[in-house]
Amino acid sequence: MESSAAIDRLSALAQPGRLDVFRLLVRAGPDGIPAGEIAATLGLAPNTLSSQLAILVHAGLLTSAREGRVIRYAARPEALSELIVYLMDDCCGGRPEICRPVEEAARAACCAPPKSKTPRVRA
Amino acid sequence: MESSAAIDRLSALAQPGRLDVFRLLVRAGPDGIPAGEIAATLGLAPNTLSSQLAILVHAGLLTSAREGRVIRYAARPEALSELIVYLMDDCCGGRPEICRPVEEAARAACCAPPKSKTPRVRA
DNA sequence: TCCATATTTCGACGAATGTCGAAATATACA
DNA sequence: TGTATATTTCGACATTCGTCGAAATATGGA
Repeated sequence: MESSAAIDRLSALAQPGRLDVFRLLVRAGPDGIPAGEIAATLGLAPNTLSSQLAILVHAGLLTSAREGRVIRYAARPEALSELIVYLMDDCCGGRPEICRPVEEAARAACCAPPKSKTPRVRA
Repeated sequence: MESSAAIDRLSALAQPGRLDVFRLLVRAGPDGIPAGEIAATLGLAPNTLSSQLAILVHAGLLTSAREGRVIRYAARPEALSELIVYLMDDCCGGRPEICRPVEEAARAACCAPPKSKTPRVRA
């Protein structure tokens, strides 16, 4: 991954609205959510959300797919993998104990049972 | 981890100079590097670097320790762990195969042998 | 074709951000 | 105490960023 791509990804996430959108879509899974529903859920104006979605897509964090009148957006988990690899590049040089916590965190977060109160969206 | 803390961390990293600083310190390991040496290595003005370092420390990404006239900065790996957990919160809800790649990436990056040409800094 | 719905694009405005020169602070040492 | 080195703080400047209203585009259906 290139430096400028990493910057694009980080700054895309470094904004409250976009971070909320991304996390919502991470929880929603591969099916994603239509733009309008995202806007309603997060209380964002449709045009504002549209710019934010464009930024997230351009950064490679989301995918979009048209379904009739609706456009569904979904998170792209590999975008996070790539970012982590970039940030931890050459991190421990023979001293794995230094960055082991990061690996542990990824494993723990990945397979933790859902904490949300509402049941998962049906496919 | 709180939303505002995540934003602070992401926007701290979402700037070329600061991202370079953080990655340099990740590679340097727990001993860290003095501010002046960071500035020289990355070709940044001392006062500019100083503001950037302050932002990274305030975001919890770096620690600083004075040693005589010098101040050594070091990366804080747990900052990344916490960020990953926050981003992947409730990510796979029963479908671990979805975010497994992220876990794999963390493991691969963590214990990969150093790729840099120059040998690791001696302790 | 005409209309309603979903989403995006455009243009402008205020707020936040990064960089720089100059000055201030902190430490070491003679 | 005085001086040199390391780092930070201050103030100003141009640039970038997020949001909003209004208008445009795309799709589906009558």
